[in-house]
Amino acid sequence: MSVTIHDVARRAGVSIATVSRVLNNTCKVREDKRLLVLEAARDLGYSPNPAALSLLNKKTGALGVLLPSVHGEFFSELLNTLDEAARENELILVISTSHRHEAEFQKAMQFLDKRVDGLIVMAPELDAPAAASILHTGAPVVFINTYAEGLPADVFNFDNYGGSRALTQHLLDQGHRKIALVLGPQTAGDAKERARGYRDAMAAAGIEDTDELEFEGGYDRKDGFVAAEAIVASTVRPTAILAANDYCAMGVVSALHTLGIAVPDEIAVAGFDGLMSAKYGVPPLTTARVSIGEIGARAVGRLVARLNGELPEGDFDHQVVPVDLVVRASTATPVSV
Amino acid sequence: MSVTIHDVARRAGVSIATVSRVLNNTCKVREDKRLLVLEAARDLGYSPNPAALSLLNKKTGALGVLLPSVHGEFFSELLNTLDEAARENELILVISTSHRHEAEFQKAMQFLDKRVDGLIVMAPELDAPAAASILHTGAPVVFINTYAEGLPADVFNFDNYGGSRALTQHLLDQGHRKIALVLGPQTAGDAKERARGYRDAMAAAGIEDTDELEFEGGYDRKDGFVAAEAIVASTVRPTAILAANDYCAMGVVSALHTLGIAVPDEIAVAGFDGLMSAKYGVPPLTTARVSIGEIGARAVGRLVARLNGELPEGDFDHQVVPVDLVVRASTATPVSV
DNA sequence: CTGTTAGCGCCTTCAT
DNA sequence: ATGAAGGCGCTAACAG
Repeated sequence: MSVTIHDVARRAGVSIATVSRVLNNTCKVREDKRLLVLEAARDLGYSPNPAALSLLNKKTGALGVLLPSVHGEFFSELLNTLDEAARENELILVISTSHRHEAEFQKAMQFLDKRVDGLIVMAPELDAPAAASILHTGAPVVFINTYAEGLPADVFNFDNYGGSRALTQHLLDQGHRKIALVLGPQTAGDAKERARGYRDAMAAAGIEDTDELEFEGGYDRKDGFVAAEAIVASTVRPTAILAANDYCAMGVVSALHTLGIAVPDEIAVAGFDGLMSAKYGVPPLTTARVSIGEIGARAVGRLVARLNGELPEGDFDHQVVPVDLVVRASTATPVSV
Repeated sequence: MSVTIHDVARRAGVSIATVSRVLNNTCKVREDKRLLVLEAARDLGYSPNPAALSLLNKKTGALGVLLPSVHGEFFSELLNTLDEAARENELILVISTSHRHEAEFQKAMQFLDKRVDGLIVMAPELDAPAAASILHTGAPVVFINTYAEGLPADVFNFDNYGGSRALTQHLLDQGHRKIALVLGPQTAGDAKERARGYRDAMAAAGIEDTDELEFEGGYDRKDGFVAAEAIVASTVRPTAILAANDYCAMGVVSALHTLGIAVPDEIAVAGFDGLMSAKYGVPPLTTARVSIGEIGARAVGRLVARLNGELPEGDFDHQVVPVDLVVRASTATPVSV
């Protein structure tokens, strides 16, 4: 059994109330007793029982993190950031992953709701109504990379539209006109935004109809691989491919390599996310870098502020975190016109 | 305020004890009252307060996971697995990352100890004495990929030695003799084991002295990049490079590509871990695949069994999880003798 | 079968 | 300044 406040009190020869007061600096205690208590606590290695505290304060000291399936570098970086930010605030991180559907999110949120003080939720696959329906929690929620505007929660999103538009524009500036797009999962808001950015950039360049240039894909390497095969087999002969994200782009590059098509000389390729994998790819990959660290830190900061009562109720924020265009060798060769 | 057992009792017109009995199926309750309670609980959306339960049972329903810095796919896959296994057992996962030194692990473990029922710790950088010193916890611990034999804890490791030896042997079989090794962080037990496997395989092939073939490196892409530059600049002209892990190998390949050296035609490259990144690399990377899923599932299973009292005290297990040699294009070309 | 009660460990009035 | 006592939400033993 663990050492309790009673043990400390007995050893110090005082009451538990005194121990509590000393350890929390809650009010004056005679110096000699104070020292006695401190010594006893140290000797016994006492630390208060979190469950008891939690029962009393209605605070768990924990932050919940709900994610879709966590594959790859993006998520490890996100968790790293969140963990760091949480630790700075003496909060622990409780994670729950692999949620794809509204029902799974619902269940996980209900389960976590009572065990955490606040929730960080990344649910790109959920639209605003679905997100609203999972929002029946006691704990405040911050959505990340989730299109949940108008909900009673803070929402921090990457500029998926702007990043995609910038990438497309970069490709156009290189002289490309036939730019194929590998779509992300169109159930996901971020993927839809990226597609929209691409289409708007193309339209602004006078290319209104991109139907033939758009190919089904996804966020995994395999998706990019398959899409690239389809693109090559199709009648369109694009000079550039904009992939749904970096992993997808890596699959595209892998397929092109297998097919003996040179990147970027025959086909330029660009990704999205700015992973380290993109930097060290062969060839290094042009991409739009999202600042995972920044969005994570903002989310935790916001949650902590709300928990501390520093934010007025009903004051919800909706921020767009900018992304950076990073040009590398995979799009380095301009098209000879 | 949250709905408590009293609310349910009042609404159902029974005592709180009856509610508890119904909800836990702990003993017989008259059918009509049972239904009343069930209905009231459902209407109110009641679920017991975890903190109260925890205070009573001395169980938190949580598993703690302590990791070194979590970068990349390896960790996201591990967390995925652990989360899945935890959820099957109705446990939540509490994670704490970025621990590099004994002191950091120590602190994190003390902090988590009271909040979780069991701990999964991956601390490759810690030797057995250091691991022993952090082991002053009330909760049972399972070490993963940590060289902590002889400690009062279960230890599940990958066969780092065997995998590395198999990779080296594969390279030797391809006709390579000058096989350079990029070392992992030699403070880490797994990296030391991999180096040992390499040396033993080389020695068995009659190459006793590998000093000149070994280069400082690390587990990140940058480490591989820098090491490859050093290797190329050195007087040894290896025909193959065995990297500390897949990320390191990707850095090596990236550097060789930058230097205009063809892989595998001029230099073959192999990694370790079996990440998806290796599969989709250009060229696809030969590697030794570790089964993260298996080690994660085993760890959780062992912890759960111990928490359920199914394991005799003091019965600690030390298992080595085998790794699979995966041969791909990066080592496909035999050396012409 | 069911209601009452005693804690689990802690903080916070309320007395002293 | 300090000790005693109540109660956070819940389960388990104890009465009825």
